[in-house]
Amino acid sequence: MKELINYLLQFGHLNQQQIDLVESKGVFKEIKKDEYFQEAGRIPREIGFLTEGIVRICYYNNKGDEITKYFIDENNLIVDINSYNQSIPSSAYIQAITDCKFVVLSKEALNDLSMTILIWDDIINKIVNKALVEKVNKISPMLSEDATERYRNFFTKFPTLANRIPLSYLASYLGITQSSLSRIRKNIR
Amino acid sequence: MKELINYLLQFGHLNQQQIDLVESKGVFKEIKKDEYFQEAGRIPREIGFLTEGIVRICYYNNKGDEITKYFIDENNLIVDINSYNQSIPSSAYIQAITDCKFVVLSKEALNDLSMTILIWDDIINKIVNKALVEKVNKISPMLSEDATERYRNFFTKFPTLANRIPLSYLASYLGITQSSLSRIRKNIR
DNA sequence: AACGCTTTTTGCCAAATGGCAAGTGATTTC
DNA sequence: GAAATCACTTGCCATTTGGCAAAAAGCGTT
Repeated sequence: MKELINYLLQFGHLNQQQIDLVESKGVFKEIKKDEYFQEAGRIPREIGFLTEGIVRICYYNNKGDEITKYFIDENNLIVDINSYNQSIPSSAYIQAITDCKFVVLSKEALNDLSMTILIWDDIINKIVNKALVEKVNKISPMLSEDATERYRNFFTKFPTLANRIPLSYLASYLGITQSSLSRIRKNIR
Repeated sequence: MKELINYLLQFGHLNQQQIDLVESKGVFKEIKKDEYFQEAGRIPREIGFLTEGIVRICYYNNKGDEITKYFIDENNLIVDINSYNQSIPSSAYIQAITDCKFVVLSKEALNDLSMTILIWDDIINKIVNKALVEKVNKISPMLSEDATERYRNFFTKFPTLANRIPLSYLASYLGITQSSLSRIRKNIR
């Protein structure tokens, strides 16, 4: 729970009373490897703060291939923000890559916080904004890189992540086949 | 100027007095094809609302290749939001692909508006958020598509854009060489 | 119409990646 | 500890894309 509070405090000030309120709303949740924090087709009704583990966001394209869009690790908020805001079914799965622990805030809890804490919306906005900017900055350069560069850069920027992720997921994140990734890894050594 | 106001009103309500204030701050600006609205290395000091024309965001990667990151057309806000917020030099150029007309709001003007209009920051936040989400949704699927699909989808989704953009820019946006794009176009016909 | 300039297409070949199936190695399960 | 399962690698060949240079097409100017 402390992790969540520290995380929030990076984006705006909260007094002790407000912190207590947030903590009173947070609920612990655990899921096992391969289980889903959220499934495609469902309307997201909660936001999760990941305290332990790694998840991936994935979906199936029109050819039926499973595509890993993104990885998220410890101390980050997890939600399909599009679907959450608009209360529409999510188009993606959020799946645990390792056993995971969360602090969960329900939509009702978040509404309460939004009503009670003046700068709550502002904090959430800043968090979402920052996450989106990071996402763009990660993905955008990849388009102009070849597969070897993409793998190299991923490995350089997220060395700890790279070793905790099955290569099949990493391959689809990098936009290549698993065999290509395997060959690339061989050539780099 | 009306276009800007209509655009803003999509994201929150403004009364007539507030609208007048915004209009009083807006300055018209024109640049010719190939000129820059903003150059890499400079700290952005204004936000532009594009009323006529198309611009591209581009930069040079470490190999010296010119990369087109993004296209923006009429009725959209234009700014390197990272650099603007943090007042750090921008890493990208914003270049006119056609002759362009803008309404420009300076940083000072924006600060005034932020102080005077209570929901101004909220409106800007929503705009930035929406733009970022759109950007992610455009770019992210491209990673798992081959070049032909990327071109086809771009053409389907932005048919008017596609015909106003030099193919060399489009190629680097799609992450392929111009000759590849040319061959793809031939095969599609 | 002719010229110079820019943009786009082609041709040629090399390199990168995909598709499929089989092989290897590790891990789980009973 | 043998069998089954899963994760990763490899081999083979087809397809896609890149790199480079030349050719063709488009465009504005005179």
